[in-house]
Amino acid sequence: MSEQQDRQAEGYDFRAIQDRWLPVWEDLRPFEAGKAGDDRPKKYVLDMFPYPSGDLHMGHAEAFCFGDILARYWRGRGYDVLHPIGWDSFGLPAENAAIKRGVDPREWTYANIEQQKASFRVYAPSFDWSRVLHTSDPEYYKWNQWIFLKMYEKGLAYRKASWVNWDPVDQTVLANEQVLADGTSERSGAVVVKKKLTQWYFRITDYADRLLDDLDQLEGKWPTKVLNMQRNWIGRSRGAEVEFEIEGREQRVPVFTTRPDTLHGATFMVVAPDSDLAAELAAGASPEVRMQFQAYLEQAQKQSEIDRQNADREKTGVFLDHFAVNPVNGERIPVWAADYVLADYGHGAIMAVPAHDQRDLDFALKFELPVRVVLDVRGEDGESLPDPVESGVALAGDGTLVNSAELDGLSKADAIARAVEILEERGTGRAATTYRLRDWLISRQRYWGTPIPILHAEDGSMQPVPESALPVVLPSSEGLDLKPKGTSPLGGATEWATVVDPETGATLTRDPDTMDTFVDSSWYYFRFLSANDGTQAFDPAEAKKWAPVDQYVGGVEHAILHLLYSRFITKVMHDLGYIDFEEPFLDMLNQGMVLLDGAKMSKSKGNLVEFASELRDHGADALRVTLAFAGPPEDDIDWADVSVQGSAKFLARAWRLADDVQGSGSAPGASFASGDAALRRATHRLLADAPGLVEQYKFNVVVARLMEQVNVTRKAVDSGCGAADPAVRESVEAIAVILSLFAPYTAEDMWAKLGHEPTVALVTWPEADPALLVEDEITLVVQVDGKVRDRLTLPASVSAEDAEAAARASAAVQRAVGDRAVVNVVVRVPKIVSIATKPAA
RNA sequence: GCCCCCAUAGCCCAACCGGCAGAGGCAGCCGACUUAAAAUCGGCACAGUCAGGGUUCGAAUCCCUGUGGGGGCACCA
Repeated sequence: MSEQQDRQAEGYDFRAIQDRWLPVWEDLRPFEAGKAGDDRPKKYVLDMFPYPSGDLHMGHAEAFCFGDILARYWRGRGYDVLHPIGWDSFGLPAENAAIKRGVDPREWTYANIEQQKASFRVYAPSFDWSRVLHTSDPEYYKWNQWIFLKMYEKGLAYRKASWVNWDPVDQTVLANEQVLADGTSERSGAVVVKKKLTQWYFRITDYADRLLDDLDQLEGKWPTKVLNMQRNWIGRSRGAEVEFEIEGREQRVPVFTTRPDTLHGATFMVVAPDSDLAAELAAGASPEVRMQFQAYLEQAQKQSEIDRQNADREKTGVFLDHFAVNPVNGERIPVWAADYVLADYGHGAIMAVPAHDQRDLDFALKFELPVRVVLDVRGEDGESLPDPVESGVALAGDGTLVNSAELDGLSKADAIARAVEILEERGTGRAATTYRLRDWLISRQRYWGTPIPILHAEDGSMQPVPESALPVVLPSSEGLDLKPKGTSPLGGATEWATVVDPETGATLTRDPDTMDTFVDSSWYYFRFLSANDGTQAFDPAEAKKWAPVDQYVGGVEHAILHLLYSRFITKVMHDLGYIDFEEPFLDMLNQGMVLLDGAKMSKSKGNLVEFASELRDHGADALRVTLAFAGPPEDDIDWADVSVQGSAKFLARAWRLADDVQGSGSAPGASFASGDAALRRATHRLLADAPGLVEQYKFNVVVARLMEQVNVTRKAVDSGCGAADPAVRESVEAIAVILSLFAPYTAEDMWAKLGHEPTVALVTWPEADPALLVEDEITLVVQVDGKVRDRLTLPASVSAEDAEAAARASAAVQRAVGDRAVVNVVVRVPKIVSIATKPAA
């Protein structure tokens, strides 16, 4: 057998390496956190838990790769790291699969979980498998119900009748957050319609200010994009509430405006057609107006959300035959109903200032209502802008108040402040804030979710299920009609739904709805702390030890939904006294998507890269290195741009170095001090730079640095100091330790070849030696008028004076300066000397 | 309409507080090994940083304007 073949036979074989180490790790269980007596500092690294719809896909591979890099990194830095895994296993896909294929949602769900667990086993993220949870287990959702009861006690869970988003395909209501900007359901893609229903809500709007203001604490720690999205979503808007009298009506009508400065320009009022006020005013109008209003209301409700949101749409409305009185000037203004005013924002009514609001102007021009300019707005040329009636453009800018009595002459900002004062003095208004955010609608008319722990009596009264009776266990799906029909399948489980009150003997009925699955995921990071505790949702002492989550990793698709709900529930837990912090996730990494040929992968488009086949063909390590190396983790990865073969080649190169060291007779534990100085410097630069790079999520750069280190070490082995040199061992050990973040199998095998015991995952990183980071010589660049003219090799300790003298002495520099006069010399040792000149006098 | 992010070799991407545009990879080319190929190894070449203006001794980096791309919010008063 030739040496060549011999080598090949012993070559890098990822399958053999995986098979070698998997059983060893499963035996060692190295990633169980919080063992007794472990007093290392703590880190809680969490990946957003997966939904079990089939096997893992490339998106999972990416997200869990990044989370695992960070978990393994902090272990290497000497931390006790909690890195748990669980499944977000309630939800519609299970139910839809059940309907389509006639299987039990429970069976379908748990079979998928088993498949994902098996894939994770090979992919080998460093999970603590002793804390696994599934939100569809009664042991978990019991605590959803407990949270619901706590919130019910505090008045944070309530029921109301309202116009809700209705998904006609899934036949259930949706939260606002689940309706996309185009008016379709994020789940089914159906066009969402409005329905008036009585539903359960969580009062998240009570927390709007805190949810918004606390985002400031996350600045620089969360992606700006996510902070921005949350701010937009909460949509705080400050202004004033102004009360208008309506002739013939006892109570005054409040409206919200951000522009109380323009009160004198309010020439009509508009109410939302689907508001109670509109119905009341129409009822008191002439039969003719009543009929017009009825027709208008019906037509408005038929509009789809998409049509409604089209801003170019022509304004419509009907006069309600009533007049309001402007509180600042006593003027009578007509009251209209128009669908450009929304019933559920502010008070469902506005004061219309057509001169200074484009929507009001459009309406006024269409229905020939008066327009009064109250703010003199100037253009760039200093001239007053043309009259809105002429131009059709409302004057939205800043200016000086006119036609506004006591406000005349004030600027916009001053007038806003003064107007609020005046309103407050007269008792007809006050400063006010409104939000875009609405309360969180949590009931769903579907089966596969957490039953709402409420009992209904025949007289319509409600009582909570006592805590001692939890969990309210979801009944078997057998015999239930799961098909979407607009009412909850649980209503059909008569035996389950009927309860006899032990005290009164009265017959009670269980609430047939289940909770939005975002309730499940809004607190799961607490449950991991006490996953096996049957007596409480989580142990506050464990929370004190581990929480909040130090590092969260997940997709930006949850930027609003899951993250907002989680922040809300965390604040509620804080207010209930269970925890002493208010933000659940201190740092967050949002990974990009894995694309193929520029498009999102999907089976229907036929551009699918299968996780399972990639894992089989290339192994976990090559896959993980490819994902980490593809670019910044936040960016999308196009699978067409990357090379898994290239990653495998790199891993084989790294592995062969360990093989060479093993073959050289080098033994572990010896001093590195006598090793090759140049290689040692390279190794220590890597050790010095890698932590900062990982902490800045520059995983691609760390992999590049590892490649570089492998390259220089290869050179040292082949044409330098040779494999037996201590510096080579030092370098390869450093490579193995850092590589273990990205390629745990290969690194473990290298570690063993270097003569160490498993596992490299628990090895504390070697410290960089500062003495090896200083160079003796530096290259000083000399610029003349911004152009590089010479490079000088000088001692690293060179003084500014000596550097300048050397620069001036350079022949190349003197040539560049010529007979021009030197006007400025900037010296920045040890980097650069910059000489500025001007023509000789 | 309002707000946010991005733009560097053919491609994916580096470049610290403003200081030599290149770390790494893919693809390409040349060479070694091989009967040959693959694998492996060695080497080479490639842009002046989207455009225009400004600040500065010095700009990929800071500021302004524009173009292109991506994202969030939107008849929200």
